[in-house]
Amino acid sequence: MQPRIPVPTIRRLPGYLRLLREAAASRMDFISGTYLANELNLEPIQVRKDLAITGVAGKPRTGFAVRELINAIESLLGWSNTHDAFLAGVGSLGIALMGYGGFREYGLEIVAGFDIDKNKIGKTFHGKKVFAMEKLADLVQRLGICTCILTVPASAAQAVTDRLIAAGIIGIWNFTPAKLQTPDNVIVEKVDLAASLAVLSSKLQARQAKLI
Amino acid sequence: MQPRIPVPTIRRLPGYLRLLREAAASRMDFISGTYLANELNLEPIQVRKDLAITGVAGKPRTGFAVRELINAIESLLGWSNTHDAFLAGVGSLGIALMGYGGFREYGLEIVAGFDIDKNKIGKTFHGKKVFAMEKLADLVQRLGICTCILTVPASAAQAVTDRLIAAGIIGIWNFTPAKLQTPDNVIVEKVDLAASLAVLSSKLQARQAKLI
DNA sequence: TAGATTGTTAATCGATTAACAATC
DNA sequence: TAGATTGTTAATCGATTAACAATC
Repeated sequence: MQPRIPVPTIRRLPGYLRLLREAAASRMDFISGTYLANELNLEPIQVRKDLAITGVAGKPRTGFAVRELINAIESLLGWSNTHDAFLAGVGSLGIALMGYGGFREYGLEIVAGFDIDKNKIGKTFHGKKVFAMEKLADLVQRLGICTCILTVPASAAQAVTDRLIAAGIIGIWNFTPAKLQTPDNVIVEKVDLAASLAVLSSKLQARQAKLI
Repeated sequence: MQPRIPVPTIRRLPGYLRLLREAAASRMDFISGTYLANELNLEPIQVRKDLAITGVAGKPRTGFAVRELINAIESLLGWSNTHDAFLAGVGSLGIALMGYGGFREYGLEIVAGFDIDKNKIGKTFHGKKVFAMEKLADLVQRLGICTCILTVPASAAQAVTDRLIAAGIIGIWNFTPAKLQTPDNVIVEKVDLAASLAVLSSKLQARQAKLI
């Protein structure tokens, strides 16, 4: 069992991974923590601490083996091979996410959408088909899916979540403003746009106040 | 000058605000920190500490005056009246955000989009017109806009950011994976989807590993 | 009055940062 | 060898949590 990894460290790993992949693409074999820190505006010591949790040992004066570090981070995050995911709620945000190919770099591939709207069911967006919510449990089973992106209206979020869990989904990426009630064995990660906007606007607000 | 507010506190304020607005809508005059804590799965002491920074005093046994607390949080966040914002990069995510009316509750209203694609310029999405990037500086001036949502491809993010800043934008809500280089007086808040997905997938990964 | 809730002060916890030895 | 970089141990910092008095 690994010593548990701090969430702030987990959140910085994709940044390192992006630079490491760029380095690999330009055939660099080694990369230093100092370089990573510069690129990401972090302290070198923080980068070293973060990388230490991967278990990869660096070479003094040389840095870290790029390929080895990529593998270690990918396996830590579970990004070594792509995982298929469903998406519930094919509204404008849902369609946008279905069209965003970039998640593949993060080990995620949206394979189908689900909705209750008869006008959407059967249609295809960005090459991905939309099914009725009733089909969910069966398809989760058949395709062995365990992750679902939630982009339904806030008012429907809890009800749909209950259905996802009943169907066997254990990982939910929640794009709604709703605080979901779920059992302990289900993992929910919320993309909290309101929180993010609050940070931006409060800083702008503080700045304006200072100028007056 | 206020004692500076911890970012984690700022991030929780919108959650309180949502519940307070619901309470106001159902004509409740007072609300207790205990209730807020229950609804949001937080510790009561944390809610009290957070609310303390608003400067609003609660009444023992009664709680906090709903209307007073709403006003205090809104003014802290700069959400008292809606601020107009531009959006740069009218791709699928950009269009989705232009169609999302929910930002109005967070004091943000997208008033126009900008793009370099001739096929998009002049068009209207969700009632919002798309302009050529060349028009940006002039419109920022004329409409007194200071915030821009950034939804361009990662490869264009830095170049577009430079243009935004040159045009007078001082607040950037960055939806791209790029780490932006900006002067100190510009405020950037990043919606880091990769970081969020890393947290979800690493937890799922750890869970699978434990089961084996 | 009794008791729920607020608010303050102190303790704890965890992440970041500093200092410095080890290494190639 | 000299010096850049890693890695470990300790110090600092800031947020969360605990304890408890104050209040209505």
